[in-house]
Amino acid sequence: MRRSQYFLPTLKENPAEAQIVSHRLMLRAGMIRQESAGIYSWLPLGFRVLQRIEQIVREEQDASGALEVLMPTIQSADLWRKSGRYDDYGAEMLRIKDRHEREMLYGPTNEEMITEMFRAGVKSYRDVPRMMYHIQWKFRDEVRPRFGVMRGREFLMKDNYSFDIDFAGAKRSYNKMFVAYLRTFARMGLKAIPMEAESGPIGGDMSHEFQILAETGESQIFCDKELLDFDVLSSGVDYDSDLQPVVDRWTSLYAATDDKHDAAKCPVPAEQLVAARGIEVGHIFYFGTKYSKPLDCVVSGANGEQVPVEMGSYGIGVSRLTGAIIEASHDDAGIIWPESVAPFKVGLINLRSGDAKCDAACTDIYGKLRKAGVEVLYDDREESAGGKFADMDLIGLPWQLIIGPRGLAAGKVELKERRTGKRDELSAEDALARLSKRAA
RNA sequence: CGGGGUGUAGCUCAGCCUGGUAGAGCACCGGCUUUGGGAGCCGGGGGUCGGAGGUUCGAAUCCUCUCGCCCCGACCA
Repeated sequence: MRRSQYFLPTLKENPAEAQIVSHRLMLRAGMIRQESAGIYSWLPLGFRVLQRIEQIVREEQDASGALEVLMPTIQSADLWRKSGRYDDYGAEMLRIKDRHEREMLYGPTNEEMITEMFRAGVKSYRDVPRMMYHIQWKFRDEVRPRFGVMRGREFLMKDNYSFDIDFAGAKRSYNKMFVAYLRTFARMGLKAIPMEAESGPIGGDMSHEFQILAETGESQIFCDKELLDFDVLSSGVDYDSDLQPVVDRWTSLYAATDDKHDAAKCPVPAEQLVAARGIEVGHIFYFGTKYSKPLDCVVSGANGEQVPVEMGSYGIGVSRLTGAIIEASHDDAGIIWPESVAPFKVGLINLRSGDAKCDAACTDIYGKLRKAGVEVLYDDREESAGGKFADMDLIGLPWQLIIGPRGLAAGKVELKERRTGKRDELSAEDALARLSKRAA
């Protein structure tokens, strides 16, 4: 993509309304535009990142055996009356009426709908286990939206729902999501720590929230230092195998948010304890028959008896992750995208657009990079060098390929790694080879 | 939902207290000179001062109502 043909309205100054770093950087980098409180448009650069994140989430859900569906954003009030949540949910639910005065709502979540969907399509214990998920926009009319896409009213969420015949099955489904979540966040370059969360009347250890570490996180968290060294990506996962040992390993070590943490009772010695800030990016629940009973979602058991299915739900804040990744990965100059979610892999900077040699060299390598399947944003504008550098640092592409008259005279281009700031002068061919080699 | 703040050009903000018909920097357009970390000079375009009422000869400025947005707290992917 040529920058001169792109829509990338970057800002030099910080917008007044943005207080936290990810919000400021998303606005400055031309990723989003606020339309109302807690409601955003995604501009081309931001949308690319959102889609990258969504795709990683999707791939890991699919790998776990979950089936992707798509449910509507608008739901009928009747459905929610059956579960009793229409009255319980309160003002956070956006209620609307259609032209026939039928009561509708913009879905804040989909337990009711998917339970109905599942009920209508299955009859027997042979039809379970199943997991179905979708990635869809939700609306929760928060009293106080803030922090940009981290806490919006409209947000993109992956919500998965599991259906099992008994608790043992539900636990297996829960474990699959537990592991899938660890892998999902790790692929985005995030260190996610599962933490025991309030699980309501069910009790036990069947609700975990996944907190990623970021200095500017909303909640204070504490965990055993050893957790930070766990690597969930290096070994493949067989989702048909017993995942309990993996879950046990992660849950055996101490991890708690500040409302659960008690320094006096903490089992981890001070030198082994990490105190950090966290952002909740995922939450998994087991809730048994809470919805299957009122919605009559039953299957025939092996002996012909009617059994309400055991369910769980598993959410990932996809749009929130965009902000969360920035919170976890930025510096004073701007965003530092992990390569897995970067909107482009390479930013090609022509230091002197209009100069015949520079233009020719840039056009040449731009074409070759694209041919090699490397996603590149080519800044071909007639801007000052400083402006291009600053803009490229701001939008945070992992690699900057810098071509100017000084280097070209020596037959060299410059390759800069955004994360480290490390620069290498090398030939255009070598730069091309290095960037192509890393392409996925 | 309690508490606080704010709304003037695309962005950051001044002007308001003490009413006299709207400004700066950046951005944008044209020209010339520049060009390795947000260039310089010259010229130019752009604002119903959030909205509605009111007071006044006259309102961005004073009064009333209203809407939007932001921050702190209690809740959430």
